[in-house]
Amino acid sequence: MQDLYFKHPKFHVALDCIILGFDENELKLLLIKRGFEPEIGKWSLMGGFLGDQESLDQAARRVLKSLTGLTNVFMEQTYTYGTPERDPVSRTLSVAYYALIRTDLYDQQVAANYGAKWFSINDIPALIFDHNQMVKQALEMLQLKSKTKPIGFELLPERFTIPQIRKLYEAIDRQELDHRNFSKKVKAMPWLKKLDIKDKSNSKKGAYLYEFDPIIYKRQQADGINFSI
Amino acid sequence: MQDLYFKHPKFHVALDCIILGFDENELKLLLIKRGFEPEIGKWSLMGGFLGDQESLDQAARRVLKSLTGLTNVFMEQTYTYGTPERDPVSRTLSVAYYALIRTDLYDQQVAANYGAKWFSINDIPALIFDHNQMVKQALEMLQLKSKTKPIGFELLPERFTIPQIRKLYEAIDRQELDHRNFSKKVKAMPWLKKLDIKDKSNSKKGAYLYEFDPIIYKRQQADGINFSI
DNA sequence: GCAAAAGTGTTCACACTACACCCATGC
DNA sequence: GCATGGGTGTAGTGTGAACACTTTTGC
Repeated sequence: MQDLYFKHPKFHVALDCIILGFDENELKLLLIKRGFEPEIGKWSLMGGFLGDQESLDQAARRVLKSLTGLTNVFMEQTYTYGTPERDPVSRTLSVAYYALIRTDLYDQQVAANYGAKWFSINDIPALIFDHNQMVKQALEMLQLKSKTKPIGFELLPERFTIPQIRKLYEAIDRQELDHRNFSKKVKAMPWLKKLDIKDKSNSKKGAYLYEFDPIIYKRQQADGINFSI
Repeated sequence: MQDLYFKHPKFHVALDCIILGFDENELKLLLIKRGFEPEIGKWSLMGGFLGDQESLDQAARRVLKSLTGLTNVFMEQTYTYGTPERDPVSRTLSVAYYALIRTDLYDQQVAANYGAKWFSINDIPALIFDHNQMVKQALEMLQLKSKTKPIGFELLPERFTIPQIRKLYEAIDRQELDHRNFSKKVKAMPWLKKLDIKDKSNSKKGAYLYEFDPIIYKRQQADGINFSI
């Protein structure tokens, strides 16, 4: 009966990571200069091949770690790409994952070795294969998901100000938000803990710092109160 | 440089279809009795292996057609499953797709040959491998997507009544809806064309039949008016 | 004292909710 | 004539949108 399996073709399987960060009030994408043929020298997502003993999630995390040094990062599968002609060398499926990281934490040294560079998502160069489409779909997924889950905070430092959150959501949604209404909405969230410290890096007056409290968030969620922005 | 590819392992790739229909005011799932080892005789999603020259979408449509005879069906990829141990015979990745079909149109003869049977989604048996999880994720995706895109109509016949649409959304969301408020919402949609015919199969008075007009829907969409329910 | 960003308050309109009643028809 | 499902109307309410002013502080 195993014939039923072994008469079927096998395929290479790759993982590609859409690595997103938030800096200078912009969403940024981490790209590398591809180091091997085909398309050597072109910009590309960080990717890697699936190994024999790995799950897809494990492989994606391995790929992310190899470029950024980061573990324990928010990461989610988006979509699997598999048209026969997408990789000209050998037929390869690619499972795309997006990762949300804090730009201040990643390993700049390793990234430099890969020729990695941050690009504003408003200014993404032509990428190899179908990588541009992968980025597009990942950004759409982020837009959707960020409205109902507090994943945006994965892109901010531990402590952040309300204007910072607003700039982040403005970057994700590509639209300006009224700062008074936004502030009201955010302050109504019981899982945001206001600190007594101000951050003066962006203004003379200074803005209060906040922390996301996952404990309270989980408790509220259990009570059926959901995140919504 | 092709070494970089060929030193990496290859994998079997399968497609599994979550085939959903709407009948007797319930969401239904089409399952087959698995005809080969392992787990022969157990209930299973309809699946198949990816062929050498096919895209994932093409393969999924081939699998769907082989069971139901249907083409031109709404179908979307949901998620790719790839833990090493998910298929005990040979490591196999599976790309899941869900399909929304009209239960009156599918080929009952072919389906019968596969030992296929419709199950209420409230009463799904234990399935092989990780198929129960696939169904769960597909239903969550349907719930999300049906709120912002008019994909629900894919499950209804060409002509349908407003009470029918309501029953459908009640089945998708697993909650009752106020029929007066629902009716108002639906009637505000310019892409629903009211016919002068009544359907009396469910009541003595009869309910007016409606049709979904894709032309008007596309035009409205272009104007930035989106589906929302 | 002024520019620049942060913080707070009010009004208004619309959309969603929760309801109750009449209508048509087969039996 | 009555039970059953289909259709419509209305009042209240709460959320989101639009908008203006004061505060703090570095220069």
